[in-house]
Amino acid sequence: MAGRQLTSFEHILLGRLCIEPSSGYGLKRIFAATPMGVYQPSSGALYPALHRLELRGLIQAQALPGPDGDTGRHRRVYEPTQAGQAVHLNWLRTPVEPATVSHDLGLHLMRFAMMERVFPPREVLAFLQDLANALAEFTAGLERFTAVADLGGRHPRLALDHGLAVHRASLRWAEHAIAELSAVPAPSR
Amino acid sequence: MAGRQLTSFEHILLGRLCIEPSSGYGLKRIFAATPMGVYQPSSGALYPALHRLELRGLIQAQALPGPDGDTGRHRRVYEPTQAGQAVHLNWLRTPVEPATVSHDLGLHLMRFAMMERVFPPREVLAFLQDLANALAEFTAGLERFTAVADLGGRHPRLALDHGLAVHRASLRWAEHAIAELSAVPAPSR
DNA sequence: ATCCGCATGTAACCCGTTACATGATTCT
DNA sequence: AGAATCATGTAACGGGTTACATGCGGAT
Repeated sequence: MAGRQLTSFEHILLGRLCIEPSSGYGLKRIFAATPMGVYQPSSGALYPALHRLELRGLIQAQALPGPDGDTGRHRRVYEPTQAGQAVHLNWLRTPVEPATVSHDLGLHLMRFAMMERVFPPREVLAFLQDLANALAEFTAGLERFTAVADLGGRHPRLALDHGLAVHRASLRWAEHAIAELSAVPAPSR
Repeated sequence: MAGRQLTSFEHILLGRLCIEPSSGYGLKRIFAATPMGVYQPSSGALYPALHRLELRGLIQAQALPGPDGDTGRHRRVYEPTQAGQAVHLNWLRTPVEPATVSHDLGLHLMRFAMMERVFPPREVLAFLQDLANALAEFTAGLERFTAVADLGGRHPRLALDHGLAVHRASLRWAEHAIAELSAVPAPSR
């Protein structure tokens, strides 16, 4: 039933549609409004990705029947199917792999942003704790590495220090987020 | 003369060969030894990339003539040509674009690591200052954005805070690196 | 009447991943 | 001898970027 697994990009699109049905162009605008345009999907990436999701039956274009036999041309608003929502929830629940936490950090943040109101605070806090643990493990590994191996001169060493500094910042952020979400559990809507 | 411009990966390979001639497999081992294996190039990426660089005349296989008519099979050690070294130096001198500093941070760090002993301290410090300025601009933009736009709930806000925190850490690192390299200019070899 | 923004799409091109294939050398 | 490692390569596949094409709707 399921072919190869979804791309990160496809997961993000699907997740965004789970938050709010939208057209391809609407998604584009949302990404454009993102601070500083971290990622600006091109039409050649966006529309084929939506078609792939539709082909899998994870999303569907809302029936906006024109008066004629017009098949709803121009302006296709997609919404997730039940299968799509299930896949999305599964994605949100994907465990944090300590081995790839650095590579996947952006994705994890994306998932965290999409967890609001779909997961109870307990589950969100568990996710953040997993993330914090993975980051702690990663930074510990880096520290061990810098203690042993001494590659080249000062510049590589400083570059490593940079990696250490940013991941420590991520770790501190995760701890801060846990504290903040623990203090005032749910805004009760 | 020049086709399309080089990939980041090609630039990194070229830069690594400028530091020390090596075979494809040697490069692979170097990447493997990198802390936590941030990037593990596959054979299908590595060897074609080296061939492309060779085709452009930026690198060449050292003449290791076997006794027979053996064309130096198995174990091709590459070294940069003069043109390759020139391209590499140009790459190192590429200005830091404030608009893309977040996206290119990893690349900038890579370039910084490769600048040691090829640029005088003055030029290295100028690069770090450019980087710091770009990061300051970026974080300022993020702060402005968070002050104005209030997207969704607490999670997106926290995700933005994360971006702010890591880029502030990068900025602090750049300032620290400037201070450290200014204090003891050159190890004099 | 025209130009610009909305909105969707397609094709060429390039590159990376995965997986496999092939020899030579070294280890057991 | 057989296995693991060194070492280089190739083919299928997939997806993203760039660039172009198209049509509608509202603004000047």
